[in-house]
Amino acid sequence: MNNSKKKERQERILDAALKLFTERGYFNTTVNDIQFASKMSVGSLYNYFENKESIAVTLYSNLENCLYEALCEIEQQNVSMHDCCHEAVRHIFENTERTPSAMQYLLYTKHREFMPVEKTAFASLPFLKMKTWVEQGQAMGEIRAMDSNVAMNAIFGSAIRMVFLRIDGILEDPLTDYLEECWQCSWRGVSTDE
Amino acid sequence: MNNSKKKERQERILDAALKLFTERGYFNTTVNDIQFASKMSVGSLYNYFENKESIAVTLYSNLENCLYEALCEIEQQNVSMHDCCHEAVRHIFENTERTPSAMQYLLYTKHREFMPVEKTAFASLPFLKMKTWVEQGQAMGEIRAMDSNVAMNAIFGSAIRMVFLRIDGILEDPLTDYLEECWQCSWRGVSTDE
DNA sequence: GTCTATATGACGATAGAC
DNA sequence: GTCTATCGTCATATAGAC
Repeated sequence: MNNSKKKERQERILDAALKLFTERGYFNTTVNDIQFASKMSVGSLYNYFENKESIAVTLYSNLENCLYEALCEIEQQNVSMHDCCHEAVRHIFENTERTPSAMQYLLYTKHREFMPVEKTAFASLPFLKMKTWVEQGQAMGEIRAMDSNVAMNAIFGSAIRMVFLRIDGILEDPLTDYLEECWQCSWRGVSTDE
Repeated sequence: MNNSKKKERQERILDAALKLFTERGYFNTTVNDIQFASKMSVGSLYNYFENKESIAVTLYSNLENCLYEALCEIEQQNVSMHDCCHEAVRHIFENTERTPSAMQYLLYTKHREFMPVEKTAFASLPFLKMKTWVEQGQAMGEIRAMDSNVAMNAIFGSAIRMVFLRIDGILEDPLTDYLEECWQCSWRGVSTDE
């Protein structure tokens, strides 16, 4: 079959699933809902994906890769670990505004409950990348010496909680409005500068 | 019927449900599982609770009240907002070690998916109480002037992420080992002291 | 490859005996 | 109040026509 058409139909399923999973949750979304939202029959859907779980897994894997690549690019364009981390937070904030469902699914959702295979979010590639930054920053003396998990959370924890607040509809203004204020608190907490 | 026996059986159901909900998630737990784990029949279970959701709601409400009361006590025994917040984090860390399921259900779970009525966690009594502390701390000049949601997350965000890390099994040592290091980062970020 | 119609099984909840 | 047995519903997944 036409390969690009195949791709297009898969995308349509994934888009519909992402929307539904984030709006109502995985368990409150039926295969029929996805089928209906993607304007496709159940039969077709099962032609493209083995089952409902496999849709969720593909979705997660795609979004995870996407974030990982963004982090790699940030890494290439910045030298100090301060800048890398800062740009990572900016990227996450901007993308939460641009594609809220994607960020919600990636950061907010409890995947383990419906993807038994999947490792915890803290063992995902993007998180590991960010952790190496923190450890490098500590080795280079930019970031105070302390347990690297603590440092990691001190730098990114409050930012991620901001994403949660935004997703839950508590923050009315776009996340990017809070970026600098939020970042300065985080960095002040771990920086070796007085 | 003997009122204390009634209470005792309800507790047994709630305990079993909490254990299962946190281990497998709400949707992966069947009423039969709860019935079996609480060594009770389905009939009895439905005698004590209207339905499965009502078990989840009662559980959440109990734990929320419990945390709220602990915060009220902390508030009474400390004067500075620094000390209140610090003790709150200590309480959360200690209780995550003491009763991990309770803290997991309270802080980590996405309640909205199975309790449509429930407000978001950020609108719960404990969170609102902590927010008033932060705002008071800002009014009194202890905490830097900034958006109160940002300040809130700067103070508690990384601590809550630490709880997540611990629940996910990433941290091997008890949370209390990380308390001071974690707190110092948070407080340095928002404090008005140089 | 795509569709409709249907099989299969599980879950929440109830009925009714004791 | 407590139990066992069962009902009704609905979701996932498949079968089979086109």
